[in-house]
Amino acid sequence: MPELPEVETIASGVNRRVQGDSIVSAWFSLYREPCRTPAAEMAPALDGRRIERVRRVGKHIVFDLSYRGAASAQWIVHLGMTGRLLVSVAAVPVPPHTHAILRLASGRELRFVDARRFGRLALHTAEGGGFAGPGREPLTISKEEFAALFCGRKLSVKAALLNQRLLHGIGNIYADESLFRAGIRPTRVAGRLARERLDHLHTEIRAVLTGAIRAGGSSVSDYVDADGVRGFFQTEHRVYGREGEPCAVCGTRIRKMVVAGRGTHYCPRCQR
DNA sequence: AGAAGGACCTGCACGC
DNA sequence: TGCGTGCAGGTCCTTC
Repeated sequence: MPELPEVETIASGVNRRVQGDSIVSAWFSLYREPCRTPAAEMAPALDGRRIERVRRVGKHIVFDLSYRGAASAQWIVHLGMTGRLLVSVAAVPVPPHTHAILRLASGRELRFVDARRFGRLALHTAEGGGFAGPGREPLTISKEEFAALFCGRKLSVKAALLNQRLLHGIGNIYADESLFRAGIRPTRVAGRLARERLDHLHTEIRAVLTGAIRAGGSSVSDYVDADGVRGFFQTEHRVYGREGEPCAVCGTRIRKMVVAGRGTHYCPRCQR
């Protein structure tokens, strides 16, 4: 599942391949189209545009485009659960579940493939500034602003971490891993956590995310290659997906429960 | 308004 | 072997 570290790695991989290239034409599947912006409106806004840069904002991949030297609209890609961006030469067969194809001046194609159809494509126009995402960036937010996000909230801290309008980029895996490292039970009410515990969580979120970006950088780099699809790197999860296994810190069996509608893994001894 | 829960969608791991 | 069932979860929508 692409969360912040995976999206970061994919965005930089795509950027390395298509930066400076130009879009010749765009095609979108009309069958239950994944476009938030109607395809009929999106295609003309992409045609002839130069790709200045591809980068990550939250879990979104942002294509900064220009037209005749001037900045134009941004193309926004959300991978959902199973979305993939492939850069292929046109001769490579188009895989199943391909919902969008951008033909590039270099002769290659940028393909959006998504079996589960949770991914979304959209156009962001320059009005009101560039695309900033729904929430705050976990990697750059200050301790003070982080703590302020949780103030007065009555939902669980796990649900708060998953709420993209507060922090964007954290998903189920890194929420569980961050809470484990911070020693916080996922069911704790967000607004009732002491300031020092929030500071600890702030620190561990950054550590987990930056560590995953470092670990994933090399092995995910082939992800966008037409024939090199490997999936995401295997993160060294301490709790996620380890139900029943002994905690690496205290040996207690890792438990799993449902919090905020999601499978939630935790150590009943380390996390209070 | 904030919080909670279901719907969406498909592939895959199971169990019989 | 083959088929049915349940589970996975990011986000959107509805309900409370």
